[in-house]
Amino acid sequence: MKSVIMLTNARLVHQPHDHDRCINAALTRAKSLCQEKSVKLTVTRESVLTLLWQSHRPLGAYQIQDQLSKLLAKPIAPPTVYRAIEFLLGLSLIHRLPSLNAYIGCPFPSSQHSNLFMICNDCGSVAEMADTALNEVLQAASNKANFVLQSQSIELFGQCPQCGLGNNDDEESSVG
Amino acid sequence: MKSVIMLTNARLVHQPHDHDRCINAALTRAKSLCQEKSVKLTVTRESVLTLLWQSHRPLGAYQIQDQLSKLLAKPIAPPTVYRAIEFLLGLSLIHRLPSLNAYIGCPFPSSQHSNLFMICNDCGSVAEMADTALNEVLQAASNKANFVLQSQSIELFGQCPQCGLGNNDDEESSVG
DNA sequence: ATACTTATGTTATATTATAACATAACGTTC
DNA sequence: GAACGTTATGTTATAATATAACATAAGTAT
Repeated sequence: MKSVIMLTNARLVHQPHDHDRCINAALTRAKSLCQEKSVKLTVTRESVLTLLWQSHRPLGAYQIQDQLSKLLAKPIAPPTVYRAIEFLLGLSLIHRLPSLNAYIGCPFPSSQHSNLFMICNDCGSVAEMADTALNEVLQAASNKANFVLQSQSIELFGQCPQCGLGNNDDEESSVG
Repeated sequence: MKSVIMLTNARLVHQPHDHDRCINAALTRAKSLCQEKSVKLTVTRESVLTLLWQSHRPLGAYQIQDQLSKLLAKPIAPPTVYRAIEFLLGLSLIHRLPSLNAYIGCPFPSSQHSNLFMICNDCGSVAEMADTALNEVLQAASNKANFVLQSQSIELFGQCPQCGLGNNDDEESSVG
């Protein structure tokens, strides 16, 4: 029996918490990573990262555009947004959720991990989880098919614990 | 130890085979499913399904539009394509690959299964696999997070066996 | 035939993403 | 500190994906 390591922000995402700590921690990580890699976390890039950490819900590129324009108090065009996204994706500071065409801050960018996301169909919150057992199963499946696994996208859809409480019908459960 | 059932078309996809049999089998399944459900597999819908089975590579909506226009010898507008896609998705006769914005025929629509796709970064071929071990791991991960799992999208990217042969650099390996 | 339902045609437009080129900001070298 | 190279951003236009809204046609039942 191999040891199973499961790394997740699920509990944090799915219940009320001091969210400023999430944002600050993310920014601190980003700054040190950029220093380490000798790349620049410019105002634009840092702003986008901050926006993506304002909640545990993903944002689309044009939502980012709106909010960034307000934050920087000047009009921002799509390419600027996509460039910042590209930069942050490259450092694994954020992730893209393909089925939502949306982006979200990554809670543990420094760890090599498979990206499993649990997306709440009710409130839209997204938790991330890294699970060695999952990796092993995916590797085994790939091996069986003689497929050389290089990367992956794993999205789970359902109901988060907060929205499941007492079977309530509240579609607006606030998270993050 | 639970029994592991793995259902896949990986071998078929990744090597030369009599592809007409794939297409015919898919059409036969589709027809009987539609009869069973008392819905109509119209010419448009059947044509889209056939196109999606012409190869084991996914097609985008506008690729379908092009090919459908030629096949039916009349101009086809996007809504027609998307309606057919919606219909076929509803019956699980095809799948959407979110990271590619593309669609592909499903090799085993009658079985309840999780959709794991192995997408070749070199030749673009896509194999599907249903794996009970994977389902169990995903269910366990969801349980741990108190997440009620409802559906999922699992995409693996890498190199298919055909493209891996002898480390060749052939990006155009023909499949299907 | 009539009304009812389902499918498709048609036009317009929303949403997501990128190409191409211009300008600005920054750092290095002489 | 001026000239240069590099990186980041601004700007304009457009590509690619998807849907809304309404009109017409085709099939079905009474």
